[in-house]
Amino acid sequence: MAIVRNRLKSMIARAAHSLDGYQDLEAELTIELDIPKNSGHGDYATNFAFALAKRLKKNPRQIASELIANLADPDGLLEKVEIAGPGFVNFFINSSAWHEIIREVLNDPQNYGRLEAQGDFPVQVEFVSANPTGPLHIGHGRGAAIGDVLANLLEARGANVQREYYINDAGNQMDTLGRSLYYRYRQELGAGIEFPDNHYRGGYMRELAREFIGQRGETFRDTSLEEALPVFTEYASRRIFEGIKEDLDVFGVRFDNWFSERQLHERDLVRKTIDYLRERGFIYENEGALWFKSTAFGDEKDRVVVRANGVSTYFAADLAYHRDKFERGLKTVIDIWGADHHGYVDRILAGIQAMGKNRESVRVVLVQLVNLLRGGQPVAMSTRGGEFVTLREVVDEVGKDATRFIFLTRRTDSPLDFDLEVAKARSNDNPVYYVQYAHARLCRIFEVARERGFSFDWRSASAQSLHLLQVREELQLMKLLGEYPEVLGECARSLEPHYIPYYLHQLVSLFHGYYHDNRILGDDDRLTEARLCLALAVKEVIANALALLGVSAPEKM
RNA sequence: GCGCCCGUAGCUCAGGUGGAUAGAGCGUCGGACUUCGAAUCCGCAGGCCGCAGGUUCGAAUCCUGCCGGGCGUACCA
Repeated sequence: MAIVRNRLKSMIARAAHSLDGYQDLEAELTIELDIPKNSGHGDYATNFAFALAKRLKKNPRQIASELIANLADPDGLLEKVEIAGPGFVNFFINSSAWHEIIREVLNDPQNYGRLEAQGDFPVQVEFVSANPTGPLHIGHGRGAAIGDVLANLLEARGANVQREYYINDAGNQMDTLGRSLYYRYRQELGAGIEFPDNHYRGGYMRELAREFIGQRGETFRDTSLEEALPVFTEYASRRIFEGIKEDLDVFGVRFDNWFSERQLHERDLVRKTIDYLRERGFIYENEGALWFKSTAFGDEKDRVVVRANGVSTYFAADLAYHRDKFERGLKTVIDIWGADHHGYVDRILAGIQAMGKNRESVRVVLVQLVNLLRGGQPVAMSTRGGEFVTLREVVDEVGKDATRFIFLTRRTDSPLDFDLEVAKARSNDNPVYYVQYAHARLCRIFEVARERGFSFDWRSASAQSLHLLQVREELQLMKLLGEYPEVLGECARSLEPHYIPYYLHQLVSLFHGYYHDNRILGDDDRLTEARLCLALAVKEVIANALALLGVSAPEKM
């Protein structure tokens, strides 16, 4: 990619090669190019001389000056190079170099910043995976947004991504769910019975009971719990799961695969996985239970996989599940979990290592919890407790775009206060509208240009007029457009999407200021052409980034 | 008790492997529309980066110890 930053980086690398002793260090040192806050320090700066100085036992300034002396710049990329402070090297780029970024963007706008698909490199992102015992809440929504965007991002960076939802449709919680519906059903039919503790008492269970009566009538009025339970369990889990799918759909989240925990048991994979681990020497018996020796891989204690009563644990199923993922040929598995599961990370990593996989083949992203507020007051959140705000209600009230954008503007491991009144009432000042407004504004410019009969084709226009872009904000915009691939790369490396919203804000802010001070459609046709090229590139990158975030890019608003 | 995460402007949050004068939004206050969209722009104010040590040319960032908050510490899922 002919991006200024990369060209500069390889220039420095070549220069470094002729330094004494660099050959031994090349593998362990990477050249970092920083964009200085102070423009007096150049377009790019590097602290590379410091890193070398430590290893070569020489003065950083000395190394910096040798580095500069070795720089070869046949294309005239650099206008000026300086040594500053104790050994920074500051690079000033020739303004003509920025123009090629526009062509780079416009040549293939949808794919700008993306990488070619890397052939056979299947990666799975598993996310949400909420139990089908109640509607999705706001915390699931955060995980959904992050998982969805990480999947988009990895795909954009060349991975072959599969999105999967793991359905915990087994275990005694399913019985609890069925009983909850059964009791609500009886109550709705007038039976004066108590609703037991530790069951799902949310309003949705009452609705489900009424719906069930509408479908099946009073058939089960006098049926015993034991006899009726399978019907009620099946009905409740199916209907709740359908609701979850619908809520995700409304939130713009799609999955390639829905993986049922129950099928693990039906295919006998849980038992087979335990046998497999036993053959490898990681299973032992103690006090009537079967244990997995997770301490062999750094977990703080061993974990039970089959209880003394003969029933396997949730963890055992999860081991089987992860084994199955690799059986399916996945190279890397990314699990997105709520931060309240962090105690679980070590044991699952121990599990996959016991299966002969390396630790890096599973990456766990912990998403911190969401504190839902309304006007500064906490809103209670508990599935069994009953009253809580669902994801669907939040999306209906705040809007999909704003909800996603708020989730995606924080680091995943940072707790998030989500205030409904703030997200909604100040909607005009919401950062997502700031970005969308810029996009709509840009669309309008092209509409006006058409109305005025101004014909514009970026390919011919760019060749003859881009050199006219010399205003400071224009140079800054082009430079920032050039950073976009870097931003995507950082997101994909760190599995942190929040750099994208921050980048968008920066880009859009620069554009709004530029727009305010300069006319894009002016008297000089050549200059107008040039500015339209720039405007088009900005618009395309905004749309490109919003698409990755799953946020719409409206033409009008 | 032990383990993990977090303490940055009044509020909500950014600050890749240590880098130059710590940033943004909101909020406060004051300015800018006969022009391509004012859902915008410009400016002012706001900080012992939880506290105390340490490592070094250099620390919000790394190490140690405190203080304060969240979560986890099941033969639950």
